[in-house]
Amino acid sequence: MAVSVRDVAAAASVSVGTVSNVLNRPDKVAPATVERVIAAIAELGFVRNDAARQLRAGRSRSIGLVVLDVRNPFFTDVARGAEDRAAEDGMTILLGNSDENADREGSYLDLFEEQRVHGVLISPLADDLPRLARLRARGTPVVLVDREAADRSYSSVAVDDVVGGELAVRHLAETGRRRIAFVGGPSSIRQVADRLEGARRAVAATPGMTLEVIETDSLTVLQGRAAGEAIRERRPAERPDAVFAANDLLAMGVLQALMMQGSVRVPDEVALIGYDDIDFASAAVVPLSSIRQPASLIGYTAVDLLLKEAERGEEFERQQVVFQPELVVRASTGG
Amino acid sequence: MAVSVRDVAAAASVSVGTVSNVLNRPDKVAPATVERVIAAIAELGFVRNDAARQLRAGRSRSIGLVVLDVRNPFFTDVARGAEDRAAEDGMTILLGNSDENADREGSYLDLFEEQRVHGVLISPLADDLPRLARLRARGTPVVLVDREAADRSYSSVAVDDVVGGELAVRHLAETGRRRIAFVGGPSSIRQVADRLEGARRAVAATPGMTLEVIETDSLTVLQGRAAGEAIRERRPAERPDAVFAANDLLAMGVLQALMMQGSVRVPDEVALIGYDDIDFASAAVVPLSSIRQPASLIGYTAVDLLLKEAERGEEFERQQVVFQPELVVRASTGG
DNA sequence: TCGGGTTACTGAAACGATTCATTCCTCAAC
DNA sequence: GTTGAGGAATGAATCGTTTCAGTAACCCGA
Repeated sequence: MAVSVRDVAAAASVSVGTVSNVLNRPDKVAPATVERVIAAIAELGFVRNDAARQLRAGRSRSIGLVVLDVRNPFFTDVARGAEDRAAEDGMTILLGNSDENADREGSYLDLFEEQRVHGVLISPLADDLPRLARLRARGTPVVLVDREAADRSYSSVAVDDVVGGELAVRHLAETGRRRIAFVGGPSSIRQVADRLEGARRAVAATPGMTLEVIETDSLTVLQGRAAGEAIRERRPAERPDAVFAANDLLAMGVLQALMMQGSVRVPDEVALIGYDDIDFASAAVVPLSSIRQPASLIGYTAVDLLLKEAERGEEFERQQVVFQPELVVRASTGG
Repeated sequence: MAVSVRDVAAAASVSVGTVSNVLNRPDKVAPATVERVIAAIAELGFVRNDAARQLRAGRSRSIGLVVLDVRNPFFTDVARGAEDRAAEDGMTILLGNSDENADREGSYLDLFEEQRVHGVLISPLADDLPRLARLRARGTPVVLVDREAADRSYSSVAVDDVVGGELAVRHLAETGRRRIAFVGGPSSIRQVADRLEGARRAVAATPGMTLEVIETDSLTVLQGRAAGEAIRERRPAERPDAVFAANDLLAMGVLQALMMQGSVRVPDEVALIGYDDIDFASAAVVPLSSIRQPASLIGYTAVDLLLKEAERGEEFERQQVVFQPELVVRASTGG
């Protein structure tokens, strides 16, 4: 049933070593022999068994990537960038979705460890991660994605979320808004905390500006809708005059809730700005202002660092790459 | 460096066979021994090497899934359903994105074949797929996703796209529209062809109704925008009075283009309906009418069939599951 | 005391590709 | 004719887990 190198070797009247050489170093084999082996492979329908290769090699040719939410286009863009870079070196991306859940995150890391992946890219939930340390101890490079490494012990590729938060709220200030609501959570997610911190700084820099925090359980459209409904239910005088949502998914939800029955006009009564600038943002009921991040470049760069670290090992100087976010103004803030 | 069962066995003063039994059939081992082995595992930080397991087992515990577009929320929902069902049996989903490109599709299938995956779930581009046949010949079950198997040789889980297309256009007819434009392509994608076929039937059933086809290169927001711009550029009298887009991504693009500079009002001048009912549809500039499909159920069911076929082998009667689509009316068709 | 059954554990063989020390040839140079 | 260099091919050993035939120890009833 299963065709192995041995069968191919027999069919081509060569040794298994030669078959392996044809597969991996064809230039070391005489052209006529290469041809004969290739013919045998085609005839028998031989396909390499990756498990056997990996076992011998000691590690796989896959890179594990754990994201917070696959349904967030930002992360699929990151994944795409990662895949592109990985493909350049004949590698594959294994995509895991933690759904902002520590257990799921953990089980993906366990899985990746059993698979002896070439390296791990992770957008981690929390800070302390013994599992990451264990991976590293095993010699598996770990690169943090969309998050700057707290200590310098990991390479990381991130966007400055504090600056992004500041950019968003300063823009709201410049367009005359003063009573800001920040919608986002849980604050244990670093991106959320940083964006809020940036918002706080911008608020502090603007006399008379106030900031209210509406905490959510996760960064989804549904949670955004709930937050938006809470705002809509308030008496007009008690509503904020601008909402800064921790990501575009939340912002879309907020927008849906505010617009429902046309009760609250955006941006007239409440301005709204999101974060990530996903494709759908510009197609929203009211096109959404947002903070743009170079998503696929983040993924690309992360794999790049990972492969360098994998190659050079311990001597590789870990790097913290930080990209700068960019304000995109659209109708939802009166652009 | 690498800790193996042999090291664990030595540390716990048992044989490798016993360690394996502790790992796989703990009830066959005396409790005291189990404890000793577990302690050794913890102390040494042993983690199973999946490649070795797979090699021995002959196949992996992963299921390959190839989708047309990861950025389409419909497919991420399918993937999520698949993942849930796979997890119930301790299996993993490997997600591949063909991007509607035959080469990419092929290289994922090759990859999955080298990995000796447990089975393959695929939303295929075209009809003839020698690679699928080869996988099947190897005994790897293949289940078609979001596509009914032409012959009965594959199991499949699909939604009746002809009915869906009919539903969409009949709804347009009932709301008084007559000059329909179908936006979608390439027609080599079965879903596109079927939805168009359904549209044709509804048109044929309605006196005085006409159908125009605006072919696109792919099913993306960008392509939709291009189609929408083409419509916007026409003299009002030559515009269709309704657009049926082959999926929501296209529809969002069309919508963006029509609304640009407020040139064409939706639904007053042109009604618009999409397909898939992705989360973002309800949050669009004008909330989008659409045809809903049970995405995550599709994924769940597909893995279910796949596992059954993997277990029972040849004697398993292949099944073609077909779900029925559902019309969701929103503002873009005057709902 | 002996056979028969059960339970607990052992350790060699197997999975399939890759590696590398070794052998075999051929040809050129002296 | 001998030597040496280098290209081509060989095949046993290896990676780490699981499986399974077999051993050992023990209990029970006759």
